[in-house]
Amino acid sequence: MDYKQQIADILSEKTGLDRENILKLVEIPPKQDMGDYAFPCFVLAKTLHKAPPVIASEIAPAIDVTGTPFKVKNVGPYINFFIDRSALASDVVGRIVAEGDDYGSSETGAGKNVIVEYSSPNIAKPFHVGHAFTTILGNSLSRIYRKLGYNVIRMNHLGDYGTQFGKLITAYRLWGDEEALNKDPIGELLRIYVKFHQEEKKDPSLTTSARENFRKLEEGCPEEVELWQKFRDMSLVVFNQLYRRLGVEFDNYNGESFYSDKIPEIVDILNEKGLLVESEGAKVVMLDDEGLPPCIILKSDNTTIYASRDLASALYRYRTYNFDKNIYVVGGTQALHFKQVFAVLKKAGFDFADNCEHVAFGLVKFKGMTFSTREGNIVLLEDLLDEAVSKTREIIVRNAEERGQDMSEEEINDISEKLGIGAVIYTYVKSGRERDIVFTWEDMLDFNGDTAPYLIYTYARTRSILRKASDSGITGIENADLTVLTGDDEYALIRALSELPESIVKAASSNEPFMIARQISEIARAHNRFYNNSNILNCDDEKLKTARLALCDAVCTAIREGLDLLGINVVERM
RNA sequence: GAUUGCGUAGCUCAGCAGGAUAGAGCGACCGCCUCCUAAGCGGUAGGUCGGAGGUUCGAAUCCUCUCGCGAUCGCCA
Repeated sequence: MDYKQQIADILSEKTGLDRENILKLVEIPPKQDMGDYAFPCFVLAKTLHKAPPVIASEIAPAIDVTGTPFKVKNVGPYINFFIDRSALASDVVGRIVAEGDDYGSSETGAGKNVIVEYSSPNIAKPFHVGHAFTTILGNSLSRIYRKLGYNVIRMNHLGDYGTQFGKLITAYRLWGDEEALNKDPIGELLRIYVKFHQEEKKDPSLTTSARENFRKLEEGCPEEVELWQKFRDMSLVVFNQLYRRLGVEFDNYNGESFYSDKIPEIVDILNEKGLLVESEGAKVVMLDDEGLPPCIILKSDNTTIYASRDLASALYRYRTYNFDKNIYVVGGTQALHFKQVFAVLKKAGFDFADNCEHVAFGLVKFKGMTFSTREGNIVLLEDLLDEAVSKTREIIVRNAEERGQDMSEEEINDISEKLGIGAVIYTYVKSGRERDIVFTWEDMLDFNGDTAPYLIYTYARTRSILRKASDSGITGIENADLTVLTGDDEYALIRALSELPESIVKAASSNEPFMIARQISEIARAHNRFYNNSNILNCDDEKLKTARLALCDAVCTAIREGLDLLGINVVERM
């Protein structure tokens, strides 16, 4: 049973406050020696007409702790609860060893569908370090929701439509090189796209041509559609290589084009409800009463725009999946757009609008400059991954030499790849998602401190101990007497382990994977302290040794599981 | 200008349905490998939580104002 619940029961009886109220007030003290939970007595001061410290000093000694794992002590205005270390150790470590990778999972989402839209790159454009944010965040969120029992539908809403394709078709006909396209599709498409924007400044007829080509594409003209299909297919091959490398998967690649033929229905619905009005030549839905600017549904040339596509896709998704939650992992620069889309849905009477959520994230900047595809000043994600992997490789080779480890070339490559990519992923999920990431090579390639390599290192080193234990015939770890794990370092570590499930729940409710990152980071730090100050394999006391090995096993499970939720792989040695 | 987000240690960030002496990592300085992987561990230095008011027994956290930075604001996505 939950310790907090027990405390609420006890306090409810003593104070007369209801359990819900108490649960909200009970907090975790700032320091370990202050106990595990604390109840602040300020709220009782008014009703009891006594000073909080007096109240605490009266209630604390009156609490009967027989039959509970607690010790109670009043400190100033607080009633502090100390969980018996032996009980906590058996409970937490025992559970992790028994549950294994299921530790922290739950069934709260059983039978519920959650749609996570993420990555959604634009076809024909390079995948730069900015696109990595949505890809990594969405992947992590998908894993977190799945862990909590939800049925997750991962959607890659490809940017495979829009006037940009008009531009590309125009540009390709003027300057395209088929050979170059086959060799390096994205590179060639980027070249002509950048050229288009340069030339467009001098020659406005290009803009007209591009717009005309997009119109033809939308009307289904064969030549335009064929070119578009070619660009799309070639781009996807390239993207999929990157996804495979990142361990990112999707259930669905329905891009904007997929929803194109579903837009007329949305337009009709809006029309019927009298929401669609003409304004400056375009068809819009006014949102003044929401305090929002008008939402454009059809442009003055009668072509669609992204808002209309997002409306159509939301309706389609609701009909297809009857989602409990529909999450858009899209940059914060589009906050207004999503507010408008959700507001239009609501106005049209679609109550599922309330279950749609824009999960925003910050900008990725480089030396204070924003990346711009048009201007070509970007860092490709692939280049970042390669740099991280090769830097990692150097370190591994050097360490293996120093440690006298015998590693095959394949193993070195495998470890470098996992660590390097893990390091990159971790930098995206270690902070709150709405923070901008200021990109510097120095920071990105620093693998000390709070980084994935640190966490994986902690894991690998601990796995090494468990291997050695197994090799030397030590058994009974799963049945160890865990009550002996009462040292300060052990206790701090166990407490950190105990908080992992709650951090997963919080990560989901706030759509913030960093909460898990922080928790496993704290576990790793606590464990390294323990590792440094205590003997595990060299422990004289056999009983304690077995218990510590069980603790090591629990730590490995927690770190592996936590990293997995972030989309990062561990290695067994490094 | 309007809307919105942000401003916490030299740097990068936690903490913010108010609560105990504001925490990590990096960097700096000083230590720790005859011992389970030193990508590790310990210690020291470093903060008037952008500023000013207010609410409160109590404010980094809530309210108002203000300064600074970013994003967004109808036919790109």
